[in-house]
Amino acid sequence: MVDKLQDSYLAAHDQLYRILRMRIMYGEMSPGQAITLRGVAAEFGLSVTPVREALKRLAAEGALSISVTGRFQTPKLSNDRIEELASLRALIEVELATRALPRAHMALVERLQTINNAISVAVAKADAVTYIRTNLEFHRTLYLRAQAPAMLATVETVWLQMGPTMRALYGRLQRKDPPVNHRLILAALKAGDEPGLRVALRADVTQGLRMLAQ
Amino acid sequence: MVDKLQDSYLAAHDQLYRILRMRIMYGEMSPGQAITLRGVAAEFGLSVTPVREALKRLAAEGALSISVTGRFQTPKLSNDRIEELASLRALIEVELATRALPRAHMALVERLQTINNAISVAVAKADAVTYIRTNLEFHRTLYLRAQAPAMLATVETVWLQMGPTMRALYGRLQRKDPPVNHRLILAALKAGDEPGLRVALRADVTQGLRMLAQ
DNA sequence: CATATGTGTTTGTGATCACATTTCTACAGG
DNA sequence: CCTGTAGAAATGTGATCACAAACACATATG
Repeated sequence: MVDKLQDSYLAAHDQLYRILRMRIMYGEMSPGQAITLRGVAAEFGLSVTPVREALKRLAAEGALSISVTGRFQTPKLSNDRIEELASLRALIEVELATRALPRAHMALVERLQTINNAISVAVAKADAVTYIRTNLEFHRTLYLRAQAPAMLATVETVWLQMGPTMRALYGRLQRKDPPVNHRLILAALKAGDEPGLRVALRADVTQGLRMLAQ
Repeated sequence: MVDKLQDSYLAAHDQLYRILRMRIMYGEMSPGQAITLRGVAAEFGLSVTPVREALKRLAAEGALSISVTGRFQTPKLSNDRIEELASLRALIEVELATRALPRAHMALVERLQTINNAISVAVAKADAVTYIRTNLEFHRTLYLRAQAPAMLATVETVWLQMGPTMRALYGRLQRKDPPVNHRLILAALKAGDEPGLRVALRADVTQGLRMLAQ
């Protein structure tokens, strides 16, 4: 037990929430993994009170599921649920990208290209966690330009719910190529091509989920 | 202090969450209204522990906002935020209605008509809370047919965030007529007219928010 | 009249405890 | 080898307490 929390101005439960949220969203946990109050409390040197708050908050956002007896675990998503979440991503992210397009200047495109290179590196190294994290960073960087915090927050909770499943998925499909759709997105942004942007984004969000329905 | 909670199989914090959630979603609280742990605890005859859980859960869903010093209050939405949430409603609810359309048989349409009559009664009586509740019941009844629980849950959190503002809005616009768009929705459902359904639904969700931008 | 100042009260936070229930683990019987 | 069962361990829940920070309001000061 090491104190992994800084004694900053943030409350302990809040720091803990952020740490666990990243673990889940970026695929550092597998689906169905159990989490206990006293286990987390021991790991971070806390009592159960702030841990309970952090876990309940994550559960409220769908990042954790609670069994009928109150136990916490990362969600195991059904195929139907995955299809639904992918549709939600497509709906909201297409809208976010559309709103970002008029404000997407060259500096933004360059930053996206830099992130995209990092994604390629992660793919080459078969580093699932880094891949998921940088991929989401690509999307978030674009959507921040949309100036639509509520939409961004909503889509982030969708990412959160898919985190553990994304990890499991990545291991199954073993992708070798850097994301082709990201290049299409960048091209559409440069050209100011809204229809092209929407198509490319929808494809990027939906791909990878097909091999699941098998 | 009366014990408003049944000693059922549900945990106290869970019952409390549901009660407060309904209060907020159905416009029984005004925007900016303060809520305290000990206040709610006293009202329901509980200690602060389960109250904290319920309030934090509501805050995680956007039903309450937390000040920098940790105080709870119902959210006061900016015009930009309202526009965003209305767009989210339109995006997701159009999709839900589209998915429900193939499964919408006569029995469902009749139930929707019954609910619609209740809405008219609430409008005639100028009963804001009943109007909001039955109006959302109309939408929820339709969307349940879509068999898309994740999408429904997402749009319900949007409703939740708009609850207090809806109440304030209703008082400002003083509507006299029963919802015309609901009739268009019902007609499109009967005719199996998907484009018409999408247009009517988008109009229903977006109307009322226009008088806000003034 | 406006603006600090001070003080008592209120508020959220985290730790600790008791309790009921669930889950795990041997061990027995078939 | 499988199954059921008794005891032990682990788990979430809610109450209570101490504490520091924030707040409200009356009073003093310019």
